[in-house]
Amino acid sequence: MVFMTPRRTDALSRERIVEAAVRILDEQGEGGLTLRAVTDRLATGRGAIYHHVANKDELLAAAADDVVRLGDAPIRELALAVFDAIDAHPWLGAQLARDPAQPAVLRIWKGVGTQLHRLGLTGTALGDAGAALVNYVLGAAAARRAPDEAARKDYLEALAAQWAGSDPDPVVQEAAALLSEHDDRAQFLAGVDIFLRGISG
Amino acid sequence: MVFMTPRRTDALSRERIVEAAVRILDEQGEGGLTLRAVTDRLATGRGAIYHHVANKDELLAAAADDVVRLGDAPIRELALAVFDAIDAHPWLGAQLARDPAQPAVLRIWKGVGTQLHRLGLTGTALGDAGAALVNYVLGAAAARRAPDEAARKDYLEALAAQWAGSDPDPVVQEAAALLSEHDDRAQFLAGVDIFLRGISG
DNA sequence: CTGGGATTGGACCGGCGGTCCATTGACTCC
DNA sequence: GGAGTCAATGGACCGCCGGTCCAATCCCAG
Repeated sequence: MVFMTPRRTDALSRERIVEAAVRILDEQGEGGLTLRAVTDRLATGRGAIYHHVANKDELLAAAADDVVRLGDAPIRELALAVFDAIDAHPWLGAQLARDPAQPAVLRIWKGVGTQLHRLGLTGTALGDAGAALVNYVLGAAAARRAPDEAARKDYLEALAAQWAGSDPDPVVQEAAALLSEHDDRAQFLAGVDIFLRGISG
Repeated sequence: MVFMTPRRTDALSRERIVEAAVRILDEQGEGGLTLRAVTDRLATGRGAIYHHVANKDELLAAAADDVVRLGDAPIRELALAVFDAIDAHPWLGAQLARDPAQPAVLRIWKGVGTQLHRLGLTGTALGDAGAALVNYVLGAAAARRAPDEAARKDYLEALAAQWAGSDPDPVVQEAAALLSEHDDRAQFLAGVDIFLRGISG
């Protein structure tokens, strides 16, 4: 090479790379995150990235970890915090479901376990209840990944139609109709309450 | 081309393509399923595939649908059927979590809704309870995607260590220790029972 | 027998994640 | 202050992927 670009003054760092990744994910969704997009945004080459991040999977995990912020609020608030994080970053649901061993999921586990322990659970009961709640939250997270509002509505309508078509019972019909107009957040919280009743009963 | 291979006697069909995809997934996991692998196994070219299947996503959804078989057993057995299907086809968990609108998930929804309705639930209560259970089952499904036994053990040990390290309380320590030695299937069923208690209570 | 529509399959394309390595600039040591 | 060292840089390159295209071929209706 005849002429090399002089070393940048704004040094690359894992932090800046993760920050750029989060911005790209927020703006363009999961599909928009390519290492080329990241390096373009940081105005650098691809090789440089790999001195700070092992690979794309690790970058995704780091982005999710960067975005999941949990205090030590009680269990319902904890669950809602996860829900709201996914609401703010739609790509997060898919990412949390992708790998159960990533740091962000580990932090959710720890928070849930701690809160359940404060509720008096121990031993196997604590393990079972923790797994149930974490799995519920992550399942709900994954389900919320609807790309856009129209697609989500299509999905719910298809579901309602199939369900309704299978049983002429007016009660089933009513339930199917309700599907299209429910509030995700309220329904999520209702699920948490079902769970809480289940462990206290 | 001077000489074209004569038309195959064993005609290509969507069924045969899906069957090949399931076999490849079972043998080599998610990463092993490429359209090239499918066409190689079927001894055909790639273009032919697209006369029967729209794209890879649809093929994956069809494979999942092919493998999820649910009778109309009561709710606990229904949940266990999903669990066992994932046990038999480890790639299934990830696939079910990938797209909430795919046929396989629709069928799970329908089964859960039907059974809950038989338990006497209607209206919003039915919707909330159904969503809670389906989300739990799919969350548990996604979490079971551990590639091999060793990796899964590493994960559980890391989780136990983090959790234990955060609180010297002997009860927490005990719960952390339990993590490494629990039975997935029993724990899954315990989670179902928690939700069922919460629903009926 | 023949024409035309459906099927086949291989060449091709753009883009991806990841690797490699010559070049560079910033520190260290004297 | 000068020289040597070494991590950081970034662009060329690789193999592979999903998907498209279309000439060649077969099957069937008339």
